[in-house]
Amino acid sequence: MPRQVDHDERRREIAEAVWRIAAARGLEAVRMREVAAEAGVSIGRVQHYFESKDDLVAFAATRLRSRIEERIRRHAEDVPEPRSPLLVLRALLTGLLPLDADGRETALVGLAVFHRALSDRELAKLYQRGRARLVAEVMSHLAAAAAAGEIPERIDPRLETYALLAATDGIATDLLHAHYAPETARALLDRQIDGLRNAPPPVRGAGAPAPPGVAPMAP
Amino acid sequence: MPRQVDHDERRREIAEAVWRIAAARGLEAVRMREVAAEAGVSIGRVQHYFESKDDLVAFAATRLRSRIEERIRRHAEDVPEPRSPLLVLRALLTGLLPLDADGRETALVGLAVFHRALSDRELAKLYQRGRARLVAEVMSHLAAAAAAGEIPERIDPRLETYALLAATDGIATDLLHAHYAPETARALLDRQIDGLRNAPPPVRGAGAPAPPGVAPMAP
DNA sequence: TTTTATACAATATGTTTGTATTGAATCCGC
DNA sequence: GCGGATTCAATACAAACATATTGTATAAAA
Repeated sequence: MPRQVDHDERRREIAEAVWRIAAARGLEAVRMREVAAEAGVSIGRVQHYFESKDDLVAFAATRLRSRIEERIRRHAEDVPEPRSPLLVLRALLTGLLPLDADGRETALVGLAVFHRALSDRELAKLYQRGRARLVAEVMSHLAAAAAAGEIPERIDPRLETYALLAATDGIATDLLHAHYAPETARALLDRQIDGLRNAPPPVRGAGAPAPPGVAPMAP
Repeated sequence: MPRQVDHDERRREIAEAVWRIAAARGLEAVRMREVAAEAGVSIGRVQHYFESKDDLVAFAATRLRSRIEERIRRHAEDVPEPRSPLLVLRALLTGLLPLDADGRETALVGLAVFHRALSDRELAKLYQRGRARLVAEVMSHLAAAAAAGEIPERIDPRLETYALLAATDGIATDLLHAHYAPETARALLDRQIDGLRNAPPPVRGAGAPAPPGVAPMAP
């Protein structure tokens, strides 16, 4: 057997460098040379652990979901007792906002991946899957909140989930550009969640499932 | 005098090609050669009308604002009488959504420009200016709606503006990825606007002006 | 000890890129 | 019809890039 090296660990180290570059200057700025330099290794090493640049970027992108879900979990756990479904939901959504350095990096890489997914079918599939899980989780919290009487029972869970996620996404976007302060972001999120108490009943046809996909960018 | 050629018109033609490529495959896919091919002209011509690629991309990006504002104007004019401030506001926000081919192209280029602005100071300034105008316009409609009694008078106009724009942005983003149907998007927007009727009073400190910019990506 | 697969580093290769250069065609005032 | 500026096509070129190739060190296995 060869020299004892933790293969996965090495790959993760290099992927970290990709993250740092992607967060700082976008996925397009990811160069093999720079990744090597950022990771403090030779370009030969990077090549050894990744067949191609695409392979490297794909691996780094794959880690996005686990990173996001870890952030969500961490935030949810920090909710003090008694934990109402709505409070947990708020923590979850807050976890998606770039309010700290790690969150900012995650959001920046997320944006880059999202953007690239518009013209990369493989990445798009990955992205859709992550999004579906997020939608499902938010919806379940919403249902729990409705059951607990925190919000009206006769809401449209899917529509409200979309509304919450859209708002969170928009706020995150604004934070990346520093359009306003973190406190404003929190206030906006609270305002949105508060709006659930006056949520209207389901609208026929509005909460319909995803349509037969409009082709995003050209292939 | 030289050959009679409408200089600006030529530049605009070439910029159109940039738009088409950027919408289809992102700003990063914009190559001098491809722009020339897409516009059906020689590389030499592209070079003649634009000093550099940066110059070309910057010019194309500059047209974003006018294009967005034109869309907004068009949508606002289509509102049937009697035009209440809230109806006009809804039309304005709807105009920002990628609900038709032109809107989709605008949104895609907008996203590309926005993304690049995160690491391009010049572009960032341009983007900020456009955003400021948008915020001002939405806020004025909100004030008008409050004055007309369509929504509570004691709302926080700036915060509500941010909420509306964030929601619109998030919905637009979801539409680009075809996460749901256009009707759902409209329902979401209506839901958001409806929420204004139950808007809370201003929160101390929340609607504060933009902070001393957190540095976006590294320079 | 010899073998063999791994783990790299160093360098070569060929493509893609923006841009510089060169020169020809066009049109206007004269 | 001549001169000179404008327009723009063709091509050349250097830099940047991903990747292929080659060589060497290491350490477990035989």
